[in-house]
Amino acid sequence: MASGSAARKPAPEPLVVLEEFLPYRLNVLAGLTSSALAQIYAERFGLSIPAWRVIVTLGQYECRTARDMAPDGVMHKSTVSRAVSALEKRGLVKRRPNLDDRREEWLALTPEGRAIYEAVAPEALAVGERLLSVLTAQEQKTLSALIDKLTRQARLLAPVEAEGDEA
Amino acid sequence: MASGSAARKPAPEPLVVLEEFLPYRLNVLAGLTSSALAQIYAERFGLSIPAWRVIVTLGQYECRTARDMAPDGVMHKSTVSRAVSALEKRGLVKRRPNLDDRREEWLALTPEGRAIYEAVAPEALAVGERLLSVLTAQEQKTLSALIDKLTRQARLLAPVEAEGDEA
DNA sequence: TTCCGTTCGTTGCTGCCGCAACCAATACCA
DNA sequence: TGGTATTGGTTGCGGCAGCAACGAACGGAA
Repeated sequence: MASGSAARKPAPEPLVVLEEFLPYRLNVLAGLTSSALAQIYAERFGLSIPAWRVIVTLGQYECRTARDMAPDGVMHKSTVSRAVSALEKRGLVKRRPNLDDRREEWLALTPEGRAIYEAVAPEALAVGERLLSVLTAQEQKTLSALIDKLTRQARLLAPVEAEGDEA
Repeated sequence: MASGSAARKPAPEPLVVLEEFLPYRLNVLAGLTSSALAQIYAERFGLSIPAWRVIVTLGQYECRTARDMAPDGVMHKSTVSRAVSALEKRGLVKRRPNLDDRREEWLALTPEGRAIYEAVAPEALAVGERLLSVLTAQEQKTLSALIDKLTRQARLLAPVEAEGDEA
């Protein structure tokens, strides 16, 4: 790699060094892990990331759609809607009207859906484990706490669509 | 928020709890910070994230395009290419042929480009600071080290386009 | 020199996401 | 009761990213 050492003039005054900028680094890391996982979801099971999230959520609970799929506003309504209808079309998810509130519908995994869930989940977990394997148990705890703190803070900084304000 | 407590049946056996799954949490965090930043880039300066990255990189150095913009394979070639031509069209970046290797071109910020750089950079940094403000100095160091470890590991797990293999 | 393999960069195509507008059903309030 | 605001969910539209195929230029070997 003895190439192009002349490429980088230090430049007047680097205000921002991208490689040290936290949001950038978070994006890079998240992107790498996402694509590692997406490869499994997509190539082997034909699932998009939103679809994967829907399946996992329905694997934990048997809740209803949208709001429940994206409790905090991650994933847009439309994203969830499309993921669900794709899954329904493939017969992995079944809709059932909620008679108490006919605006919403109950969603559940079909047997086929659950089969896929049980096939994908361990692999996804394995990737997560392999990722975390470079950290000690203590470091993992620390990381978890730091992520939580940052996420809380980020949620304050991001507008999150400003739901339900009037002023 | 006393709504829908009946929504969540515990379900047979939750193999994966999404809210505890590291890749998911990283994605959420990265997404939140990205959109906080993107708002600044986009609304106030009409920059996409790739465009911002190009500008920042050219603000540090005065290097050439593609490979230099995405040293590690973050950002696809095509993404960089389009970002650059958009910036050129707006007169924020100038191309200059490299006579030593006419496949590539030297890129540099125009005065207008640098002006935008100097306007955006502090705001972006401020967002980064506000994010990190919930962490102590020690925690910031720890976080940085953890991110590095994980990123290294993630790069091993991700295919990264498998450049230059033959078998 | 000529030929082949490789690298830098661009562009057409496709799919996905977010926005916003919209429909349907419910909640709130006089 | 009726009217308005709110919420759950769908869909059309525009933009952007990734893939892959291509063109242009370089490097090495005969």
